[in-house]
Amino acid sequence: MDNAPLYLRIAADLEAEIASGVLKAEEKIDSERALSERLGVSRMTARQALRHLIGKGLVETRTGQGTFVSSRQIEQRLETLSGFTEEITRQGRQASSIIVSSITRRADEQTARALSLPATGMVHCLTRVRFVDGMPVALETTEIIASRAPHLLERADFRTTSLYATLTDEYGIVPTLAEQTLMAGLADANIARTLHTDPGAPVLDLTRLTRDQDGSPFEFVRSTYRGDFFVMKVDLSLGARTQA
Amino acid sequence: MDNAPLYLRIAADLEAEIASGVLKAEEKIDSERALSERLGVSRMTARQALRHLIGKGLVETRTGQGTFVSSRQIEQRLETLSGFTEEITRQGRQASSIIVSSITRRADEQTARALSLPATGMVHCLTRVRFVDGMPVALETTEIIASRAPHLLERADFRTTSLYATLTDEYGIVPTLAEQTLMAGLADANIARTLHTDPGAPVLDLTRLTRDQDGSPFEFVRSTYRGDFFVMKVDLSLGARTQA
DNA sequence: GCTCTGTAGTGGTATATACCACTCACTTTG
DNA sequence: CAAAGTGAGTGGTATATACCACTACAGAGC
Repeated sequence: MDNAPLYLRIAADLEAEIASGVLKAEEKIDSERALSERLGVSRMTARQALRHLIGKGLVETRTGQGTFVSSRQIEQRLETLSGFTEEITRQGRQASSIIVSSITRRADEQTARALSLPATGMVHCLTRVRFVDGMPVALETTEIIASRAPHLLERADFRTTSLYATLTDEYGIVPTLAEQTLMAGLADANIARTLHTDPGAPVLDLTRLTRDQDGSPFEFVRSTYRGDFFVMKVDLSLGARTQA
Repeated sequence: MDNAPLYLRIAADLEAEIASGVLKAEEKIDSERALSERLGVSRMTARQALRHLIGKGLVETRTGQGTFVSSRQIEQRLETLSGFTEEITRQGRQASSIIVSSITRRADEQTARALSLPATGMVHCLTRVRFVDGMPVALETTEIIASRAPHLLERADFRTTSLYATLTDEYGIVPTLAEQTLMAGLADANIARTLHTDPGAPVLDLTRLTRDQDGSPFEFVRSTYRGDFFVMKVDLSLGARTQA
């Protein structure tokens, strides 16, 4: 966070004040002009920090009045971010995996874009087949920004060791937020062979971008799950608006 | 739109070009500098128009390369209980639907079990084909406990009227919580014909059990989405339960 | 008391300018 | 021929300035 853009550092400071309770819900924040003067930055920079917090749903603006801490942070209920192993064992099943490949290499285009890496960026690339009760159910490729976790792949045996636990303990990277997308797909020959199913069988293609405690993305995951085995469950809450 | 802010008018023009197909998916848009010069506005104004389109998910930027039209996949956010129409229009697309059938009948076994109904329980059954930009993308069957909303189906034209709005206004039923499951599947002959795709094409099968403000389930929805158009997005955080 | 009306302060919009890191195609160099 | 370097173009950030519409509030006028 030291060399992050100025507006993000300002936003982070304000976010910390909100989280710590210094700034309370519905309370008025310094105006854009007051902020810029107090911090010695231009008004546009202060404004950009506030826009960032609006995007996070932490504050809201009222023209002619000011900027206020948003009141309904509690309504931002998100789904859990837990690892494959934790989720499976919680259901009383046996989780295991085998490592298909484990290398450090240049990020491909999709990965670099997702992780906001330059085209020359290096990633640790870990491809595993996931098993539940001895049955192969998913092929998963995890890519982690190499510079964030030097020599990660030599640190532990990730057939048995939790990737997230290692990241947290050894590198201080705490998985905090993630954006996950799911789409329907069909098994190709490679997937069919790996997951012991037939080409053309339904699969769930899943991608996940994981962020650390500072909001910086560090991991990009692509998984393919057997469609006849996995069901994704989500709890929804009413977001104040509706239509059907 | 005549006296709207300049950047919104520019954004609307670009949006129209994307919608009409003049600008195609993955195609490169004028750079910020080129846009500003062509339109005779400052670069920051052109940039603000583009940021607005990014917010709608219509374009994406790649530093050092340019700004590109997003692939035309439709993103449905999974974790907010917002309606199909709202989610689509938020992305600057045209949502519509046609009614396949609209009857009140005995609940089938799966529905009765989901809604905790006796075997003789009656449900209002509304089957619709959902369209986005004139293209069929989903087949959806909504079943609502008949005794909770007498004569619901005669109350309004649900091609144009929001189902949830009617439930709230006329019957005091407020959709509050829902449990949603998602699985990969294949289009059968009927689905393929309805959604203008091929049998065996990937689809997303979705079911939802919706509860009112008292926690009582009142609605059971079964939907099938075209897998090549729809992507489901979920935001995850550390600290709850759920999934897989 | 009441309404009206400035006026100061707020966020919203718009311009102009500048520098940075990055990408990519091209040229130079060995 | 391959590797290294150059430069134009791109989005990202930051500053400074200006005017607008809107809100709240104090004070004038009735």
